[in-house]
Amino acid sequence: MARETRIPNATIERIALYVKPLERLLEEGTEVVSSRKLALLCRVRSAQVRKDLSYFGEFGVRGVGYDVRDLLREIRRILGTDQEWRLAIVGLGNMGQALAQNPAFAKRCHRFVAAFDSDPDKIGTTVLPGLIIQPASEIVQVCRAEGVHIGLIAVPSSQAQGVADRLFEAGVKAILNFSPFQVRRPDCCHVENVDFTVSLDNLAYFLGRKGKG
Amino acid sequence: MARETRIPNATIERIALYVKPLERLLEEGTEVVSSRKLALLCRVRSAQVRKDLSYFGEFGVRGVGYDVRDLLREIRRILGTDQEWRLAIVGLGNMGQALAQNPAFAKRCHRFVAAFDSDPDKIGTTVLPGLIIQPASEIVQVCRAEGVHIGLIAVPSSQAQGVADRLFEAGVKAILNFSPFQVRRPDCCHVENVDFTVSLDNLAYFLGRKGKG
DNA sequence: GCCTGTGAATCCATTCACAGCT
DNA sequence: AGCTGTGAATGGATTCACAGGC
Repeated sequence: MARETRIPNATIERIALYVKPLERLLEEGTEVVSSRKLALLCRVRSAQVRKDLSYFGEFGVRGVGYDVRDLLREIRRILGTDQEWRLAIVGLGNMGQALAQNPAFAKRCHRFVAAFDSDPDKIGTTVLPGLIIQPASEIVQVCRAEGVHIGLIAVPSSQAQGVADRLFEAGVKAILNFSPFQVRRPDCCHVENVDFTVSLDNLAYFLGRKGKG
Repeated sequence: MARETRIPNATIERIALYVKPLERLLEEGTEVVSSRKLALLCRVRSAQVRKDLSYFGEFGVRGVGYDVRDLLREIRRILGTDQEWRLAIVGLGNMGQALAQNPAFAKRCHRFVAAFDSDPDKIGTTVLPGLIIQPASEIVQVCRAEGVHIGLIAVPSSQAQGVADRLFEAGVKAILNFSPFQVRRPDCCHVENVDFTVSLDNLAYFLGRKGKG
């Protein structure tokens, strides 16, 4: 398929969703899955699954379906979750601590190589085996030295932009921002925001409309 | 403006984003804001801000801009974040505990009226003043009695569908799902998924493409 | 001059529907 | 018969560009 075509953003998001059901199928010993079945598991349409995958190649067999193991491997390769990306986390309050310990990072090949906080009581303490909290003032120096790829921001929104700027300065090109603040970024960098209050507000909106016009 | 027009989903999400910058402006004592300035703060385009707001009415003054206080009130009314919605949370591990204590709910008028877990050690303990953990087996009965509007799911993905089904059975119409599992739902209900690993995978994808074709 | 509100134009994403393979 | 891969059609969302008002 024309590898030149621009790939819809929504396609990448969905492809990331396909992973977990596929892992499940693999565990259950299912070897082949149709777009129809995968779509069912992911709550999307089967044509969507086929179109999404077709952007990256022809992974299926006509008349048969997709090999679960192969498809998983392909998707991981496409997403780049099969290679080691180096992470730094800034802010180790409740949220930051919980994040660092989340198994999602290890399940991919991602690895925390630095942790920062500005609270003197926290500096020097251990978050994970081998991961010691360093002063936020050293973000630029340490991240540059460690070759950090992805920065996680888990600080109050008032500090988010400052932290982001220092990460960019250190050459970090990707940021996962858990603070509810829209950070400015250089064109070459990518920021993903994670803010559950937006979803919450959507629910409230939905409830408010129900039964009305 | 034609209140009949279907409102884009993306518009609701953005309108929820406008709130925080507006609150900030209000605190700073700014009384009027232009679509250009608000767009800048929210990292969107000014035409987008105007179009989004125009779906709900004419809130601005030509040649001047929008009154910050009025606009905030209007947006809160649109989203329904100015009324009390009753919440129940299921699953009080790290994530659930942190969630229940998150100030975002109180800042809106939302109120936790029930909490559930299946761990006997947790049942009977207090999450928030007046909020005591009850056994998960009582979800249907308690949620019905309490008139719960929104259910928060913070259990392992293997239990997510079961919990969701019991919430729906109790008449809960909206679910905020923090487990990485796509739950099935009745047509009349709404589910919002919060899964940061999708954002994380997007970043990995972006990093993998950089510098390539 | 500056700013909103909005139809029209454009851009992007999803879905259809079927040719092609097993 | 069953399923993929995909061009064409449809449906949605964003952006343009300007009329209308301060």
